[in-house]
Amino acid sequence: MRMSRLLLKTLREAPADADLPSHKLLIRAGLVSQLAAGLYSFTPLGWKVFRRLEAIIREEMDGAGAQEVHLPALHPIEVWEKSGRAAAMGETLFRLNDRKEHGFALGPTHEEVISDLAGRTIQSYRDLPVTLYQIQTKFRDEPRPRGGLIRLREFTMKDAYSFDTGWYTLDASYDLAFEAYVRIFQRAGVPVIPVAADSGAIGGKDSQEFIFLTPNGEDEILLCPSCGYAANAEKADFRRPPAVPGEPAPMERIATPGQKTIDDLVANLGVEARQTCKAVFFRADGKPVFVAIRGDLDVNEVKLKNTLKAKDLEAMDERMARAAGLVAGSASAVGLTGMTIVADSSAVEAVNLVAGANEDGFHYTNVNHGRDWKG
RNA sequence: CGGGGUGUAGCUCAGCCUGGUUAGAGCGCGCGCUUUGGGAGCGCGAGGCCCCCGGUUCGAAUCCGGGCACCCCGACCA
Repeated sequence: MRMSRLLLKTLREAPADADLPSHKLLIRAGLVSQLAAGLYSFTPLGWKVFRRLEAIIREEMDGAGAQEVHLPALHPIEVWEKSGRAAAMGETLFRLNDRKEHGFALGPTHEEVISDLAGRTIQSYRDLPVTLYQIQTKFRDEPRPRGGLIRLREFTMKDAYSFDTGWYTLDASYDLAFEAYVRIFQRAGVPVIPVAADSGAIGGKDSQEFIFLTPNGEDEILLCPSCGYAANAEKADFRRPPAVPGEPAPMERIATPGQKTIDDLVANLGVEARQTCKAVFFRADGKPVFVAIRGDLDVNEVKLKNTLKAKDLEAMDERMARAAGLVAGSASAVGLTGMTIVADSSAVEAVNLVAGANEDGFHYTNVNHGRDWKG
């Protein structure tokens, strides 16, 4: 192709809509063009780049013994209802009806469909193991598309699915895939760090993510330079900073007018944040949950969700909190009934914490887990 | 869904507060000339439902109300 014939329009200035460096460059280089939120067209040059990336992925997947398939993007809604993920996906699932008013969905991922295919074609253990993959368009009605190509409503995903005879062979398939991914990123020139991750809605034993470090990312990871431990913050277990040591003292009720946050308590009572007990309220599958954690730490919602084995977890709204008798700003597990109480190990191990008295303007000092509250 | 911001030429923006003749600039685009050993210069030109609907007014890009779209933060992100 002659450059003179190439349809390519570069821009000196990035559109005001572009914020991230990657987004600005993609647009200015003329590789992509936005149609609507989360929907992008690829120009001839952009598409060339896209296809070269696909080629790398195909070569490495094929090299690892995986077989490519092509699956429908349009799914009868039944397969999603049968798996229970129609409800789980909620509004993220793009739904539509055909002319006979039959329900369909645009596939956000393809576990349901590949399971159908595998169930029909794999008839004996002699057919195993087999790894299938696809590079196809997926659709998700994202709550907030953003960052250029970072989070889209229509996007291309490479998805691979292995079918094995047991845990041992599954691990072998997993390792093959892992190595293929490492090579793909190497060849693409993208420096990534594999980290342990939460397996999310798919479930399962192990999960890893390949993280590309950037100031504009969506996740946080923890790395240990000496032992090599690497994990997504959603997954990572870590040692809490030490608590202030001491012997349990008698609990006392004190007036703390207008003091509603950990910072307020620190400023007015002369204690450290790690000597307070933070109260956070959630709604897990519709039921109220109270979480107690040391004041200098924050609740990790993914871990909480996994601990509760909850399908759905969200912050409790004010109305529900009031109805449950919680006093925002002065809440604690002391004397609290009527809901699940979850205690982070930090709050269990710490001694003589400052916690809410469940009455506006009052707190308790010297609160101790086990003696004064449970959870 | 909550908070914030923006919507005027293909792109970046000015004009709007203090309503009033043909709505502007730079870049890009077209044509012509010139130049041609360095992302060129000069001239001419095309291009705008001023996001949409309604209201106020003799008169609205400009004021008021409603809506839509897009971006950012959060929620969420299977």
